[in-house]
Amino acid sequence: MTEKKMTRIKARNEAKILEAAQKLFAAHGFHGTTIEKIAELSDMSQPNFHNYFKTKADVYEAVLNNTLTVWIDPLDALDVEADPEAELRRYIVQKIELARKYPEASRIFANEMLQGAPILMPHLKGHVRDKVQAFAAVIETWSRQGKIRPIDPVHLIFMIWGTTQHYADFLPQIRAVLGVPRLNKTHFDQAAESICEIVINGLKP
Amino acid sequence: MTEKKMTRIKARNEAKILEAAQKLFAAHGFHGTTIEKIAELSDMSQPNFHNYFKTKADVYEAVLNNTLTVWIDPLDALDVEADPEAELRRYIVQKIELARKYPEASRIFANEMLQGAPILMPHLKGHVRDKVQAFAAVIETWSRQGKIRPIDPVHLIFMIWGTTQHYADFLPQIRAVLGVPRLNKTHFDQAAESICEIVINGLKP
DNA sequence: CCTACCGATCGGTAGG
DNA sequence: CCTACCGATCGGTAGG
Repeated sequence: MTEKKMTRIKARNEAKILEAAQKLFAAHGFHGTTIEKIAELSDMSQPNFHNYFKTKADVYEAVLNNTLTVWIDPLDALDVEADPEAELRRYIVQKIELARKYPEASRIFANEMLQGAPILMPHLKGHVRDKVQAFAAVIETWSRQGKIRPIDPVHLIFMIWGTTQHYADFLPQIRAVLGVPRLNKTHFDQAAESICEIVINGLKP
Repeated sequence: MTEKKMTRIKARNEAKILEAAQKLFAAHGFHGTTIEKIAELSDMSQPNFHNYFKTKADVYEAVLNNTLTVWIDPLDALDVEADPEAELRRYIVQKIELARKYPEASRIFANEMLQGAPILMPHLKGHVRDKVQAFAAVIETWSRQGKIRPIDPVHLIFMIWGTTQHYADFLPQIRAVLGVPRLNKTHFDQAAESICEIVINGLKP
């Protein structure tokens, strides 16, 4: 009844919409998702949806921004002072954990890439590029110090990203090939272990 | 006028539709593509489209099948008698070449995966799974012979697929990070070289 | 005069 | 291969 209570309800409903929209956009893409479905999954009428987001594009952009905070931000730069093997292992394990815990975030990101990244392009040229360059600088330092063999650091990060995200984005294929109805933590741990082994061994001087 | 001429026109128009549809499905997905757009890009009226394909789902399925023939079939099994290093290099180079030459096929495949592979699932459980098991058998033989270090062969193939397809499916991100307007053959060759180096080195006993 | 929300329906466009 | 047109459903908004 009070202003505070209404604000609380508003915040709660907005969160429900974002969660529902993330699920639907991840599974069906932007065009395959209807406002009616988002509203339904958020336990509200479709007209009421428009009290929270004016258009479908608005909620998509909001979901995309949410996605970035769970998908890109947790990936700290490598610590140049630390042991390369341990650092790379930490990074790969972290990425596989993200693919396991937040496959929907990964798929929304993948969908946006397949569309040509119309919304995320500025972010890619800015924040993401900076992250890659920080990563590359550490790798190159390790190379100069003779701790790892010389390698193109940018392609190395593409390799780690491509391989780890594969377990979220291509899940149906992985399930079919492994012959399991769903992947459990053990499967992801085995994936991380296999990736770590090849990458870390492959980088040994 | 003759039956043969009509057949020729029909075949040519069908090919034009498939090419146009592949482009549009790759860029916008199934729901983001309209029959009107496909017809327009095929230089024909929208009603005429329906002389060649009854529904949008029909042409999508046809495109998907075309995609498989350029995307999966060229990947021969590894030759167990040959040198592991040379064989793996050949396989990786071949996959990167596919990503470079047929990025649209890769994106259509990726889109289908993101949707949960509703159409391709039987194919994944059959043909694709068989290919992976043939691949895995060769890898395991090499391991037993001490030619490469023991590794989970299925995760190795996911690694190669994930990494190489990344260059087609996440092209906007790769362009942004590299700071180039488009990727030329040299970029793809560098990618292949980096992947080969890490994988082949990572598998050395 | 504000909010949160409903049932009903708007103008346009989709696949067929 | 065209014009004309359908049942339905889309995103977004009206009044109460």
